Amino acid sequence: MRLTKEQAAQNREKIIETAARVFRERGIDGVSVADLMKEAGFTHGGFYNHFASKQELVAEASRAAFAKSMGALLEQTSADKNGRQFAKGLQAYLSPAHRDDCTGGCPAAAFLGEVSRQGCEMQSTYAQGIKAFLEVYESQNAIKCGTSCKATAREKAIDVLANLVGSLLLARAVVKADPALSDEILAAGRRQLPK
Amino acid sequence: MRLTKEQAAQNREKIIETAARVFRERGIDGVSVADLMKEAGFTHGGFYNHFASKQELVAEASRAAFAKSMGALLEQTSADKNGRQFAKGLQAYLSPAHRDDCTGGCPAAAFLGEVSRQGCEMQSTYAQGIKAFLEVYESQNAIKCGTSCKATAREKAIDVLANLVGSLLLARAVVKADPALSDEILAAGRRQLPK
DNA sequence: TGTACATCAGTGAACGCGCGTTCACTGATGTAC
DNA sequence: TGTACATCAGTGAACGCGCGTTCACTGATGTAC
Repeated sequence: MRLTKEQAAQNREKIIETAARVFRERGIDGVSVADLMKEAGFTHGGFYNHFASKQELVAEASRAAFAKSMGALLEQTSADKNGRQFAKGLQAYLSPAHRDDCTGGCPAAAFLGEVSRQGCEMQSTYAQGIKAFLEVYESQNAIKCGTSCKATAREKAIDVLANLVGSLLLARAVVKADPALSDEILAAGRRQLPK
Repeated sequence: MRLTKEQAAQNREKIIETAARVFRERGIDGVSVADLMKEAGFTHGGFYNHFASKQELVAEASRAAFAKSMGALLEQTSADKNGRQFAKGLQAYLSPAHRDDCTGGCPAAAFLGEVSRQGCEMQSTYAQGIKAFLEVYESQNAIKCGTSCKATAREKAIDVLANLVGSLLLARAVVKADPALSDEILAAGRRQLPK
């Protein structure tokens, strides 16, 4: 049953992509290696041909999730002269749709509660993901502010990030017990976003 | 070995208090029933004399954690005519000390990542805890704003809460991989708080 | 008040289960000659 | 180019372990008479 090198590499990517999706959806501890491999279309035994441990996959999967999100963000901002598209993206972040769909959602939000109990490789991936977002946001904001207010642009970026993940996770946390409160939290967060 | 009713009730409280502490510190899934009972000074077998399941204890423990936090908050605000003490409390929330000590820390922050995967009883305890905080904050803010701006006082309360939990959790998430970034996040969050 | 019995909190061994991980095996691919 | 053998991705049974939970047992407490 030996496969082409190419095929094997493709299968590895398939596992990582599946993990990036289901880890966000059901949590890292909420998905077993066997579950994951089944969802990717394999039996569980082959897992260790690709990864030394579950922890190694966690690191790869979070890297992939951040890379994909960052790619989408950069694509959006590059074709965006006046920051209009970027502002729309921020509004969409705090939409009921993003709240209800964790699968393809923001990895910074999805992993926020678990990251401190994961390995240090994933922790550093997470920190780098946060940093990358802040830098994109700063450069985007510089269009409006000019170069003079670099310190405050940075601070503004952090404020927006905290508002985004805080509002989204609070909204997700209470949505089953109190949907009205959940919507209210999202609306309040949206109104606080830069126009 | 049968104990006094009183003693048995005390032991039950001991288990709940211990759970409220260690669940916040190491996460709900990170603490087994055996670990917990040992930490409370018992053997694990007796657990089911007090609770029908771990999930039932989770509900009790989160209730206790929220009640204690709310009690401390109310005590602080009742003896606080000009809101000075309350503002100081907010600053302390985003201090490195609170970041580094999850044990007695804010339950809304500690359980934020896990609540959506817990039972519905705990989810409703969580939502009620959030609501209670918002109401205290609103009434506290009314001192400054007057009664005319009720809608905006509510919105302001939500904004502050999202900023608090968002900044605290982001700071906790990156503190091992990038302590400087962690401090920066806390400082930015603090500067955004009402004076 | 004293006696006899039921109750029940705590103990620690044991249960079934699912987890991460390992293993012997298969058979097509890659490689050396 | 053709042949012989080593490699290795995938399979599915199995391992050891820790989990939540159950159980028989103990013995002091609570209760009925």
